Amino acid sequence: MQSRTRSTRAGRPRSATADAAILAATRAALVELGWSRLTLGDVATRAGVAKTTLYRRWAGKNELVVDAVAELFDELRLPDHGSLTADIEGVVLQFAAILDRPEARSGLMAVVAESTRDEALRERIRISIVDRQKRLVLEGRARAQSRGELPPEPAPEEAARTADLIFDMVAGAVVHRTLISAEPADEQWVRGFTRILLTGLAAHSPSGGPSLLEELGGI
Amino acid sequence: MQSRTRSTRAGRPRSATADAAILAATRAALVELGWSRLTLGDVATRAGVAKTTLYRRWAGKNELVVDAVAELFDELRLPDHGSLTADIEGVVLQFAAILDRPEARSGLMAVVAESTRDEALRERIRISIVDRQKRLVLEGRARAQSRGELPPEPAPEEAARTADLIFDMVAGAVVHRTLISAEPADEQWVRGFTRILLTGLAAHSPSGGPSLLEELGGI
DNA sequence: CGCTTTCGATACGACCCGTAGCGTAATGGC
DNA sequence: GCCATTACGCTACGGGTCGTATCGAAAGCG
Repeated sequence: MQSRTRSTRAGRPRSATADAAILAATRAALVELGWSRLTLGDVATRAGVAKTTLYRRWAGKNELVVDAVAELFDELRLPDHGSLTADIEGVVLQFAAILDRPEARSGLMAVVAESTRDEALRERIRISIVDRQKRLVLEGRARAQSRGELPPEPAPEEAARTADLIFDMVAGAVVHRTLISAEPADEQWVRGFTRILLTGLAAHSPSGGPSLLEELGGI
Repeated sequence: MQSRTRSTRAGRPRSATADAAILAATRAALVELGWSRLTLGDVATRAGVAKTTLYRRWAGKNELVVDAVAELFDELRLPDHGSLTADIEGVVLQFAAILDRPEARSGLMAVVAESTRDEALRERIRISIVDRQKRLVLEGRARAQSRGELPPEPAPEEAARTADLIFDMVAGAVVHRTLISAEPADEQWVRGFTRILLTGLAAHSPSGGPSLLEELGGI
């Protein structure tokens, strides 16, 4: 058995500062060079470590960049601004701020592209990046339900589906806006997005007039 | 002046079939190898063309893959199913079907990642891929307005902003669902998405009960 | 038949990859 | 303090891809 705690086995321990230096160097290289021109040899030089050290800890470029980018999402928090609308706007603006950084822009999409042909990499992305964001949706909904802003969950299975759906709508819209449309997700955009997400497209009338919502009741 | 039509200048014309063969070979290589392992030398061999020919027509891997992937979106059409709900569901399912193909999955995200550091590439993607999709939003809204399902446009500037917003919400949600969440955008998902997009999150009550929408009137 | 441009083929230096080997440094067990 | 064990820095290496240059042959135009 591995009764003796595995982390304290014999031998020289791995340098904790090296990990941080490598990940920081990876982000710096992403900013200057982008994904395709980034080389592991260059990252090792920037971090002040040998190339072999890098290969001992990460299987390759993909895994390294995932970990380097994942740290950017650590600061993501769900604020409590008193209303569902304000909470959504707050977290979306935080997410947009992260995606505004060049190391996130080029790194995130690149590893997602690679993950389409690599199941293990997809898992890694899901655990270290996606799931952290998804938890915010669950927290936000629970908070809104306790405020009475959202109806209580009908069935547990249906609730899970809806949470996934909302997550894809929120994160997808921000990612698409900033990376594909390549325009800023500023406050004006976020307000419009939150409005449509909450009240729907059919009800969207800036002058506040009555909508034609009733025609869409039964689908 | 270049009065004589530029396409018929003297000399041997470029093989039209070579273009098609190269783009098809690029898609085949994307399916088998993905983005990172795809090499231009391999594409040239598959297409039965010299490597130099490939470099004469495309500046590099990025531009080649953009053109190869763009052809996949040519089949995208806005169906007329009689209602806004059905039209959205139809076009979203088409979009999801394209993103289900492996050559689109790995190719599209990869060029988007590269485009974050290349303004010219971003323009190329916008013209040959994004704008074609965005036109469907404008068509769909105009059709829905003529049916009376959506209120008429308030101001031209506001209308353009809303169209861009809806586009990012629709395309972003599908892309995020299929590529990042890595789950299929099937009919059930599309129905739920369209429902929330049209009627809003606050009104989303499967049993049809009244929503708490009125609390969200003024933001 | 000339002129022009493209095509196929080959060759080339440059760069990066991922790994192996080796001597050294740092820790835990005894 | 000594030893086994593991991590580290450094160097070197074969293999692969890149992007370009060069050259003769091929295909249209007038």
